[in-house]
Amino acid sequence: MANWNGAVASREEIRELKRRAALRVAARIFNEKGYHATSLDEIADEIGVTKTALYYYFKNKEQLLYECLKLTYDCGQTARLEAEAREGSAFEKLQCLYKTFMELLMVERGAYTTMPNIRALPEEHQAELMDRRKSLDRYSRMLVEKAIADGDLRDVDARITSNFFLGAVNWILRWHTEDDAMSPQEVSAHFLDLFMNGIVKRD
Amino acid sequence: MANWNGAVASREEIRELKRRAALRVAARIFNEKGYHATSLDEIADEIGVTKTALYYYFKNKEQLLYECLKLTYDCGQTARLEAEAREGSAFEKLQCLYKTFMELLMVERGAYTTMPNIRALPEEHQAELMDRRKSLDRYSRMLVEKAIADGDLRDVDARITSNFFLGAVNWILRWHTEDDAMSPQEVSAHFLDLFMNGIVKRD
DNA sequence: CCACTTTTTTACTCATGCGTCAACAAACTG
DNA sequence: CAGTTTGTTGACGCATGAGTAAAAAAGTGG
Repeated sequence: MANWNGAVASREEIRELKRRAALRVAARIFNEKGYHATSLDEIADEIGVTKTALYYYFKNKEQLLYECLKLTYDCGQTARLEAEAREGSAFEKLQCLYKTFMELLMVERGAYTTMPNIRALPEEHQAELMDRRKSLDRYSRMLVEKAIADGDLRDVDARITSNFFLGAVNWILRWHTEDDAMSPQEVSAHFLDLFMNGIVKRD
Repeated sequence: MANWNGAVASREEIRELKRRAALRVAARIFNEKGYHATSLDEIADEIGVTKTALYYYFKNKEQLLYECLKLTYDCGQTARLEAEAREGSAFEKLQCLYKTFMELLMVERGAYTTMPNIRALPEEHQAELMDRRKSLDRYSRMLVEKAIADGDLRDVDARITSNFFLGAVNWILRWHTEDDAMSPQEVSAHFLDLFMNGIVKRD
C-alpha cells in the first residue's frame, strides 16, 4: 500500500492546505474585528491549535495579514489579466474586468483593503500593495476613456466613475455572505447592469 | 468691558469647541490607522495636550470612537429627515436622500462605519448604531420600491440597488479629501447621475 | 491679592498580547 | 525499533497603551 497519490496528500500538500485554512479563518476574523483587535490566540483557538503553532507556518502576525490582503489584491490582478487577454472593444474588456473582479472577490473572501489594514503592514509591503491598487485603477480608467472615445460610453468623468464603481464593488463583501441567496454570478450581473444602465426607467 | 457675547466665548462654548476639535482629529486618525492602532497619546499629541487631558472631556477611548461614529450616522439621519420633509414623489425623495447624505458625509468627515469600528463599541452602542443603519437602509429600499411602482424606476432589485449605491457612497471618504479639486456638490451630482443613468451611451 | 474652580500635567498601575525558547509528541525512515 | 525530521505545546520576557490619582497650573470673582 505504497502511495497512490491523488488519494493521499503529500506532506507539502497537507502543509499548504493547513496554511490556506488558517488564512481563511484569519481573514474572516480580521474583517469582523479588525487586525489590531484580533489576537493570534483567537485565530489559533478558532483553528484548534495554539498560538505558537501559527508561528510554524507564518513568520509573524504581519505576514498573516499580508497574505490575507494578497488574496484580495490577486483578485484584481487576475481580473486584469483576464480582461487584457479578451479580444474585443474597451467596453467589453471593462465589463469583463469588473465581472471577473467581483466574482473572484466573493469566492476568495480575503481581507478588506482598508487603510488601517494596509497601514498595519511594514513600509515595503504597503508600497507594493498601493502600487498594485493604483495600477488596477489606472487600467480601469484607461478602459473607460477608450470606451468613451469609441462612442460606447457617455462622456463621464473617468476618475469619479472609477471610484463610484470601485466603492460599490469593495462594499460587496460587507453584505454578501458565503451562503447568500444570491450567487456571485447573479450579484455581478446585477451590479454590471446597474453600473451600465442606471436605475431610471426609459421611455 | 463686561461680556458682549458673540465676540467672547463663554466657558461652556470653549469647552464645546475643544471637544469638537478633538473629535475631528480623532476621527481622522481612526480612519487612517484604525481605532485599535491609534493610541490616545497620539491623538493628544496631535491636538497639543497630554493624554490625560482627553479624559477630562471624554469618559474613555470608546466614547471618543462612539462620538466619531455618531457624526457619520447623524448624516444619514439628517438626510432622511430632509427627504421625508420634501414634498414630491418617492423618486424625488430618493434623490434628495442620497444627495444630502453624500454632501453631509463629505463636510462632516466622521469615522468610517467599518465592522471593526462598530465591534469595538460596547454592546449597547453597537445595537444602537446597527439599528440606525438598518432603519436608513429600510427607508431607502422603501423609496426604491415605491419609485418602481410609480413607474419612475426600472424593475430593479431593491436590496442589490441599495447595497450598490451605499457602497459607492460610503467609499467616498476614502478618496475625497477636504481640499479635493471637486466640491461635495459636484461629487454628489456626478454620483447621482451615474446612479440614475449609468454610463452606457444611448442612441 | 486671595480663595476657589477649572483645566492640565506628572507619575504611576495594570492588563493584554506579540514573539521566543526549550521541551515534548508524532510521524516517517532505514 | 533507534534516530531523525516535522509539528505542536507551555511557560515566559517584554513592550505598549488604557486608565487613575494626586499635584500643579491657569483662570475667575470677590
